[in-house]
Amino acid sequence: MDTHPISTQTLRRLPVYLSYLKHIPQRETATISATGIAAALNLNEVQVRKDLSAVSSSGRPKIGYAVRDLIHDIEQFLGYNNAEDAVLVGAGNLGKALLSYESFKDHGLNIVAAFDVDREVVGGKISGKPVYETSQIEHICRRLRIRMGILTVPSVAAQEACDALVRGGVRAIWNFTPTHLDVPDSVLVLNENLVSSIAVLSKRLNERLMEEEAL
Amino acid sequence: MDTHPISTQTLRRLPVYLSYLKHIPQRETATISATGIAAALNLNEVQVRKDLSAVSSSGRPKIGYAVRDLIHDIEQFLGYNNAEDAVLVGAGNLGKALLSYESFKDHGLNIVAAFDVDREVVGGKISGKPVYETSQIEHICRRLRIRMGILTVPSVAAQEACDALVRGGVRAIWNFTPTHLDVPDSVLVLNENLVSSIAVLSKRLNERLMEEEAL
DNA sequence: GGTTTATCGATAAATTAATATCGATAAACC
DNA sequence: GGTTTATCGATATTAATTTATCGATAAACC
Repeated sequence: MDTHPISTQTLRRLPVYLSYLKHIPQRETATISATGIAAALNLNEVQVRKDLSAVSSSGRPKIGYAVRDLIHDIEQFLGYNNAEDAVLVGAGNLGKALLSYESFKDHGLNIVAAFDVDREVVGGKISGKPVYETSQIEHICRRLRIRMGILTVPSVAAQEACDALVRGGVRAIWNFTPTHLDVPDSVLVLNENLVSSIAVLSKRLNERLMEEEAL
Repeated sequence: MDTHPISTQTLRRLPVYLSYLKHIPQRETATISATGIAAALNLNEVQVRKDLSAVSSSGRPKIGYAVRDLIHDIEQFLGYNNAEDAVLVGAGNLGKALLSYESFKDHGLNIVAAFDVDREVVGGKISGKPVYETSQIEHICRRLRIRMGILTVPSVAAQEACDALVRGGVRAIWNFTPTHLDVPDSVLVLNENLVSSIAVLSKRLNERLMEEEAL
C-alpha cells in the first residue's frame, strides 16, 4: 500500500479479484491464497500476489489472506465507499444500458443525470435519472460540481459534447465513441473503443484458425 | 507487413488511425505523414510510423503516405472486406445497443443472430436480426458455423451461456460481463470489463485532484 | 545542380509489465 | 520439538511496449 501510483494493469485486475472474492462461500470466515486466486482466474500467481500487495498487507505465509479483509482492502483502495458522481451524454441504446446498470453505484460510479437531444426523452427520467437538454451540460455540471462525464453520443456529436463537459468543469471522460477527443492536458480521457476490440479479437481468432489449417 | 503476429497495442490503434484517415477531406488525393497523424491523435510519431509499417509499405520520405492507399492497406490488414459472423447472447439493453450498431459490419463484425430467455423478444427480430431461445445456441452456432460469440447476459448466466457457445463450436468470445469465464485453451476470450475501466478512470482522476490540492 | 528540409525506416535505449527465483515464516505433521 | 509444506514478500529476470536516435531518401528551394 505505497504512495507511488499503481499500475494501470493492476488497477484493471483489482475489480476482477473483488468479484471473485465476493463469490466465495463463507467469505466472512474463509481464507484464500494468491495461488488459489491465480488458479481460479487463470493468472500468474506472482502477479496476483504483487497486485494484492499494493492494496493489502494482511497476507500471511502458509495461510494466505482473510477473504473478508481482502475484500475490504480492495474496496477501500478503489474508493467504493464513496462513488464518483458522473453525468452521461447520449441516451441512446448504449446510454440507456449504462444508465440502467444499478451495480455501477457499488463500483465507484454514480450516474446522476443524462443529456440528450431527443425531445421524446428530455424532461423525463431513465432508470430514475433525469434527462436534460444538451444545452444544459455546462450549467448543470458546474452546479453539481461533476468531474466525470460519460460519452455515448454518435461520433459526429462527440467533440462538441466533450467540449461542453470540459467547459462545465469535467476532468475525466469515459469515451464510448470511436472518435479521438481533443481535450486540454488537465482532462483525462479513457477510450472504450469497441472497434479496437473487434480488431484484436477477430485478428487473433483468424491467426489461430490459420495456424490450425497449416498443420 | 511481416508474418510474426502483430502486437495487441498496435492492433488496437489501427482502427483509430483508420477512423482519422477517413475524416480527412479530399482523402482520395491527399497524403499524410506519420508526424501529422501523431500530432492529430496525440501519439508519438515513431509509434505511428512503426504501427503503419506493420500494415503498409507505401510510405515515402518527405511525402508520407497516400491517404487512399493507407486506408486500403489498414482495411485489408484488419479483414474489413470479409467480416466475421457472430452471435450475441443476452438481448437486454446492452445487447440491443450492440445489435443496433450498423457500423460493426464495416469494421469486421457481422452479428447474424441473438439469443435471449425473454419470451417477449424470442421469435422476433431486433435491428433486423432474429432472436432465438438460448436452448438453441449450440444447434444454431453449429449449423451456421459461427466462430465468434458476444456475451451480454447478466453475470449469473455468463458461464452457462459461454459453455453453450463453446459446445456450438465458437472459438472466440467477447465478454461484456464482469465475470471470469472458464474456457478450454482452444477458445479466446476478450473481456470488456466496464468495472475495470471505472477503476482506472476514477483512480487516476482522484490522483490528479489530490495532487492539485497538495500544491 | 547543390543545399536544405521533411519524412521514412531501422536500430537502440528506456520504460513498463509479466514471470521466475528464493529466503523467510508459520501452520501442520510426525 | 524438529521437519515438512504452503505461502508470502522481495528481488531478479525476461518480455512487451514506447520513445529516442540516426542515416537514407526525395521533394522543394536557391
